[in-house]
Amino acid sequence: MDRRSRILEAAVRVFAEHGFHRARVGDIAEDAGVAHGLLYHYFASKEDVLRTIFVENWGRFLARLRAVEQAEQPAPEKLAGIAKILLRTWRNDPALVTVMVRDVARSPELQEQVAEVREAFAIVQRVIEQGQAEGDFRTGIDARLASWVFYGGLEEVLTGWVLGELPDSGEDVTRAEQVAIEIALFGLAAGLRP
Amino acid sequence: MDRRSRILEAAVRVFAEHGFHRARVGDIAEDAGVAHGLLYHYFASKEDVLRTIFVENWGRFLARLRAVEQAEQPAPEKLAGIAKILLRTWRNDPALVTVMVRDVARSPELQEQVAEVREAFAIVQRVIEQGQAEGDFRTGIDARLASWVFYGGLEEVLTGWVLGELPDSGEDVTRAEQVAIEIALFGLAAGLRP
DNA sequence: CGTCCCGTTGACTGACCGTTCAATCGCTGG
DNA sequence: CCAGCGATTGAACGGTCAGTCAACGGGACG
Repeated sequence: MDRRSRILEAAVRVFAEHGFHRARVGDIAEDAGVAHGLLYHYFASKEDVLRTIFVENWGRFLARLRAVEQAEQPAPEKLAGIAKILLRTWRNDPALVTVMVRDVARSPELQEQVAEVREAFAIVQRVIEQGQAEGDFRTGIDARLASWVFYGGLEEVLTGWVLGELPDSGEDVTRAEQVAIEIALFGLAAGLRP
Repeated sequence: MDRRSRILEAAVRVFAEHGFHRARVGDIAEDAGVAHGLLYHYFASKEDVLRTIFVENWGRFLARLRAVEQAEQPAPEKLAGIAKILLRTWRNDPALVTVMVRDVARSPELQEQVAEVREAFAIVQRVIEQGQAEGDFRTGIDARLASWVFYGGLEEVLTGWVLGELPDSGEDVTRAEQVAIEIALFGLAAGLRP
């Protein structure tokens, strides 16, 4: 494991614990076991470290979303797949999710990266449009808005876990997947009658 | 209009423009047209200003939610009412919403205030439980989780407006209300059949 | 063995900005 | 007109850290 990666991983831990603004460059270096000057050999600034964390991980996330989008399956399954990818990230890497949700998602300093976030919404939107075209979802619902509502529901559950406000055992995660998926699929479904 | 309120309003504008961390106390004072020392006559610190903005406005918001909860109407209407309260805030006071969504919602510094946020979720949860008890919503969906998903969907739409990523004319707001409400109500509704 | 050179170190600096406080202002009530 | 007092001012302070840089280490290569 090279130093650069070690610094990034340390930064995720430190940002998760203190938040980006409270975190000191020295803390990151200490956690990584290097002198803090070295950080500036690999990154332009503290903010650049945060940006890198975002870009590299969001890239991986996008790749997984694209894979789901391109699979040959009906839209409802795709949406369920997306929900699972998002929510299961919590168990895999809580610190990373904490940083993404708390420090990246809405930080004014990273608004240049909006384009990359937009791509995720675009994928969800296309999946919803596919569902509408194939008759699984009812038309007349603005797919763009729906994609935001869908994503927001998932992100808020992640936030609940980050803040320690929602239980997050393995079963809890499964239940959360079910609830989010069920609301979204019933919420969008075509051909429902009372 | 007294100085204290003027300072608070200025703070909302300045925080909305730069974000809490980038905003300087001097900027707030200048915007309010007072010396920056005066801020410390009314508030203990810059952070205390943010906390005050949150507490006073969230209190008003909670009062409106409680009013909806206590009205005598079926749960679906109540949920729709809550969605409208939240989303219409954007047109009323975009700067305030910006601060709430961007700087307050997930800031590590305001986590003492979690209790007040929790109350809002509790209200939504009780409304959903009421709907389940009265047969409007299907049982078997965890009402607590559902309240987070519901709230998250709405907050994300607000975020879209804050970031300038979603159109926000009057019609757009109305459409957003419809989409969010429709997804939630179909998503939770009882007695649906394909 | 010498000499590059990349990676690494950590003492140091310098600016920023939240906060303090002594001085002044101006209203109010006697 | 004066005394008292809360409101207001803004110059000065000081603590904190992000970022710099001169020096060092050791591997690679001739």
